[in-house]
Amino acid sequence: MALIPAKKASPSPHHGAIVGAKRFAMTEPSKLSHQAVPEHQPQAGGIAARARAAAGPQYLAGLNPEQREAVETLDGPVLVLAGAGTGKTRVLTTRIAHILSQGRARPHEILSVTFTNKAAREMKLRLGQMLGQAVEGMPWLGTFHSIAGRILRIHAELVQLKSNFTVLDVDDQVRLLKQLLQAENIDDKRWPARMLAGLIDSWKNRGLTPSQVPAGEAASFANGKGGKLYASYQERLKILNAADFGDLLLENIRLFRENPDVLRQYQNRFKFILVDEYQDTNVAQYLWLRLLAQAPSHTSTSPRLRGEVGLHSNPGEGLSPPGLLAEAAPLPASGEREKVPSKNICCVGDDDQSIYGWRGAEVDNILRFEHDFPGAKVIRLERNYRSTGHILAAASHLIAHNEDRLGKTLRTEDEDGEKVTVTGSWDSEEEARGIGEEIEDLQRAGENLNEIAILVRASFQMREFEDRFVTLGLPYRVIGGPRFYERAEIRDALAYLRTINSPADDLAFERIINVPKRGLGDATVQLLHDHARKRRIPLFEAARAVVETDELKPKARGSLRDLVLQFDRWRAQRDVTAHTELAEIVLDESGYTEMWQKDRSADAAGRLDNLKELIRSMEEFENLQGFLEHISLVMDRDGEAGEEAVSLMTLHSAKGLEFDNVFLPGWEEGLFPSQRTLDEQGRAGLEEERRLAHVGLTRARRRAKIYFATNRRIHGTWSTTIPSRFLDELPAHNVEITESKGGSGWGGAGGYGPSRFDNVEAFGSSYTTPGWQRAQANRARNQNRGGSRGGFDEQQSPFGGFGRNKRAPVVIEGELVAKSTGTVSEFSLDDRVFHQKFGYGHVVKIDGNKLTIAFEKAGEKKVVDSFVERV
DNA sequence: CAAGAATCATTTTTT
DNA sequence: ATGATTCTTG
Repeated sequence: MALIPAKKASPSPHHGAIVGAKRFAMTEPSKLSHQAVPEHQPQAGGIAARARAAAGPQYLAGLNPEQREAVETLDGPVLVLAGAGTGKTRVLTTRIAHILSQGRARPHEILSVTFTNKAAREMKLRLGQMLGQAVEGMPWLGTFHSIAGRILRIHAELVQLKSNFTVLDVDDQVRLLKQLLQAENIDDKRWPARMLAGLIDSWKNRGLTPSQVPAGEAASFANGKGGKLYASYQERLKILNAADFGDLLLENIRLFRENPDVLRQYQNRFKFILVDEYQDTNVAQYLWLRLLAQAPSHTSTSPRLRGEVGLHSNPGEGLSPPGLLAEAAPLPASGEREKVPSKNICCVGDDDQSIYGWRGAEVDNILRFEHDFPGAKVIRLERNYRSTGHILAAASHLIAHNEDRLGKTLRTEDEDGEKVTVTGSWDSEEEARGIGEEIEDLQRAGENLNEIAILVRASFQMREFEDRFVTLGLPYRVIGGPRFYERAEIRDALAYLRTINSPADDLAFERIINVPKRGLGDATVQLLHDHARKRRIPLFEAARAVVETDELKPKARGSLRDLVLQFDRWRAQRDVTAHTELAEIVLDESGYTEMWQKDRSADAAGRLDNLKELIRSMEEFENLQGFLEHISLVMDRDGEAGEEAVSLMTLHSAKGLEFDNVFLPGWEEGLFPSQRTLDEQGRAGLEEERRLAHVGLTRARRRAKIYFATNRRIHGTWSTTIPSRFLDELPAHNVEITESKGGSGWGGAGGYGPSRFDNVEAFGSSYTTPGWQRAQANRARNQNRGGSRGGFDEQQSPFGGFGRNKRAPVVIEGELVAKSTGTVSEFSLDDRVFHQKFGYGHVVKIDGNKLTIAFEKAGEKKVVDSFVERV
């Protein structure tokens, strides 16, 4: 795997000569000049622009020279390598503003793609602030999937869909595949549908249609049936008039390839393309971008173009990874794949923040940008405006251990600030306790809880913190986790609406046929399936037909008939009732709301709230159809902002966020770097983990605190762990070793017996514990084995000269964080209470505002009274 | 059809 | 160990 040297793109002499599209000759002269002369003159609308040129327009003020270059280099391909905290979003939005104000394109001629809705929303917001109102005129700013989906809806017939096709989520996908597996008589124990879904997804991520999947891979599932299953899955999707997430891009690519005139239409439309987080693009996204970024060509006839992209002529090869595409010369395809002149595409990303390799992102896309887009200009943003010196130095030094990177060195003009701390604790419980206390200290010192985050590698680590915070009465919020639209009640409600909207949506109908319970079980559904298949009609129509026969027991028959009639009625109401009202009627009349109202479980109330929220969110759409089209793509939970709280999330979901204080627990071998990633991905995996560490550190503005525990429970059993190798890769100068607060500092004041911490003193005073020694031994062994690359910085290790231990004085005075209300608790013994997390219970002990509650499900817990309510 | 028993896996997550 | 999911039994 060759590294792309970190050098500026060399000017390509023939570059300006390729003028495929006469129509676009207008923009060509600047293409010639943009490399030599950074401050090229604007062309269209140039007078006004030139008047401003001396000082530069207002919006350029305050940009540093690199940022300014990234904004002003409008022509030709540009790669902006934007390190963490270097003003990436600002560059993107300012660039759009610049394009518009220079008159180079109108809003609808700019394609601007992001990965997440959140990022898209933020860009819209910032653009709005910059430009005033006119954001509405940016119809092509959105996520890859929403934009690809939009294009696909316009041309749906060309890919055998109807324009109101449904977008299936993972759950639907799995259920559909399960049916296919059953039809093929494949044991879905041995070959789980989820696994196949993952496989198909990865093929789609790589841009592979069923016929293009390498034979070996296709055969790897279910004794060679994998490929066939993929093909029949695709067929089934067409019948259901549905597409999964992967299809939005893949079918879009197929659309473009099979219909050059359609492609050309979009190539002409998009004068400028901007891509955010380019390091996260997968092959399909890359191919899609690449098609759009090609200068529209009149000379290329349809067959030629088709050959070029190789859908029919050379399957497999046509969709090779970008790396292969880039090395045009060695390709056997007889020069067909010459580098194509590309338009004004600007990709912004950071190879050091590529952390989604495991779901198909190709770091190679960004590493090979200069190959893929010849004549590309690479601009590095290295000035960091976020973190203090020590934090930045630690992060930079750590990431410098990676080999596969384009190379950037972040620098800051900020002060050094506090050193990054590394704290060892005996076990994960002590770790949680220690962090809890430090957070309380910070809070006492006046820090805003919103500026504190705990970033973990894996979500199971969160529970311990949650437990701890609940006992402390420390408000926290978990970011990530199940998405709003993935919740059962939301999906059920959507299934009702989908069934109303498109009677052919078998998956939706099947989901709610017996929710709430109607006595229509598996047997009934099976019968309907048989009917539907025999007559080739949708499930719902089969239900209508079966009701007329006496194949069902009277009871089932009756309730199925009622259901069919209900749907008929709702459909009739659709045109005369507002869609929000219709939704309420449906949820009401179907008994769905009632089902949850009757439910006495802990989260029933929350579910009803979610349903209300769903209906509220429908108001933003014109009608039911519009709502359903977007809902599967756009429905993310808006952070229930509001009260001040500590954020708890995985490192992955922390990308793009920043906090004053960042806690990074669990830096242990096996957990972080994750053993599994190491096993599966080898060195590349290690590098991705290291990037994750880098992302974690660079989230911090002022304080970054790392932790590792010597003992951790993994899969239920306690095991001794060794500190992460990443700790050794931190520069000693910027790191301070501290002692865990949750452990020995107390001298037995806490409620935990001293016996467990007998060896804490030894542990605290030097790293001579068996675990540490074993760690060193293991490390030496690993290095000698030579398997993984060496290169631990023994000299640099902060632990190298570590001997004495600075015992930080721990002041435990002052108020408890969860302030007592001062009044006597409003609870009394034996009160029946409800707690969001633990459910129902009764009070067994009262201690100021701290209650001991015997929960029915969760057992006895200590809880602060503000977290429970009397029922 | 529903409740208890057995089984199972268990990183990361967007769309 | 745990919690979720699927299977079996009443």
